[in-house]
Amino acid sequence: MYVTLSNEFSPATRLPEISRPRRAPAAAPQRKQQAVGTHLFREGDIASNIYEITSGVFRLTRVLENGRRQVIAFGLPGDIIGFPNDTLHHTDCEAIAPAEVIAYRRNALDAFEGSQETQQRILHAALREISAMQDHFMMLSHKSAMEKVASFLITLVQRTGTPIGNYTTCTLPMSRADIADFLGLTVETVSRVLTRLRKENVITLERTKTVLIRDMEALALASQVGD
Amino acid sequence: MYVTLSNEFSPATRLPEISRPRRAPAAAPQRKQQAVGTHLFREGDIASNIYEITSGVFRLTRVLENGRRQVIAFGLPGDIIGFPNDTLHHTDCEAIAPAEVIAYRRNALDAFEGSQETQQRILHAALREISAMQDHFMMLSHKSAMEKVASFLITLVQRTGTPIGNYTTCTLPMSRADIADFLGLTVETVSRVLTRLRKENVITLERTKTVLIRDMEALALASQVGD
DNA sequence: CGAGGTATTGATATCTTTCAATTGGTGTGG
DNA sequence: CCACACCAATTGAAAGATATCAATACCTCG
Repeated sequence: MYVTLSNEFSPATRLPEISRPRRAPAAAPQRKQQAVGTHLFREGDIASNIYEITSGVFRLTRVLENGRRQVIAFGLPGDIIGFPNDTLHHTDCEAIAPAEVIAYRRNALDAFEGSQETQQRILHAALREISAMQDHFMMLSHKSAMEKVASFLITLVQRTGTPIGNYTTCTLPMSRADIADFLGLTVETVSRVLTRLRKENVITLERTKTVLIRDMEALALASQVGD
Repeated sequence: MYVTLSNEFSPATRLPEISRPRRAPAAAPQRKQQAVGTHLFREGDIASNIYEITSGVFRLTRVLENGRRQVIAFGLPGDIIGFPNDTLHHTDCEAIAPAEVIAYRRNALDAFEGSQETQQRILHAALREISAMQDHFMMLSHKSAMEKVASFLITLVQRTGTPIGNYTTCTLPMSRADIADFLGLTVETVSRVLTRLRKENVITLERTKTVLIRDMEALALASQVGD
């Protein structure tokens, strides 16, 4: 799924290129613009749609009993989001960069509704999602702060980075708090790790939201679990 | 999914009772016994089947580059395991208690093969799995060692426990190392937490593999994320 | 009964969090 | 256009939690 931070494994929940619709599905999917700060759906909403992100970035969150928030994932172009648990969405989903999605009717999931093809697409996206999340598990449980942040940067750069000369640059549309919540760290720790990477000339930070990878090799090394 | 350790949310990937097969699917599913210590499948195997566990316990693991092992999940009766990423299995799967499964042909997933009904069942199991894994995320990232172990015990007891008088008992078919790997802790920490729970008269341990819950309320309390 | 793996317990080290202060960036109104 | 205010990010010092290293106790199986 989305930003899963496992360079070593499968490349997140993206639709297989091959299975692009070759004919229009029964109920035509709907395009939808989504402004920054607005919710595509909220936890508990009736899941009437499933969405494929065509551009922008979404943040999927959940709120714990005690009010603390967990960032479940970041949705990037190509991802499918909004898998319902039953009939309800189980996360909040907010655009953190101007986004566009394609909405598929939820009951495309139900037998005899929606094309077999759409159903296939979604099923396979779900299976990829599961695989990706399993990768993320390993991340969360067995990696140090440095390894987590480095992995996060790598994944983000791989999926949204743009090359500049020999280097690659990439925007961090999310706040430090978002990153921290996603990785299971605190803001301070994330900040400290970024500072360290900066001081070691692995990355450069411009205006806190833009990162330039100066030494991808070192970053990759830092993301590896050191025994 | 399997043992997801989120009492506060959805109850893991089990098939919805309602959607039990009402008629035999095209290709009849196969029953299969699985002895302790034997593998149902291994990472990298071609995923020819998907399995529904009818009894026993499985351990799903993955191996990291450095040789360390991550326990992705424990499969309990009612769970569906073996979701393929593409055509390959992405975890090892070993029985840790004498088990029995129903095997469904993998290509039941592909359009026009297998009954629509089986496909539905699997799709919905996959969706539940995703939801359950998201719960597990929160576990791994925002809970302390005590909270993790307590949550783990609760889930296990809820799914496999047997009442004895006012108390409930339950077997831990997995080793401390398995539990530690699953929760992202070390064996020592798991052991220390169990000892503490024992000293506080919340649980009793008999022969290290059997746990008796003496104070479920206290255990539930210990599993809650304390601000 | 003995051997070998598994679990527990203890002491110490390491990492991350927490608390607190400072700096930096952004937007608004004078 | 600058100044202020507010929120986000960084930095520092100390506390807390878990990991690591090491030793001992406990099962289980030949």
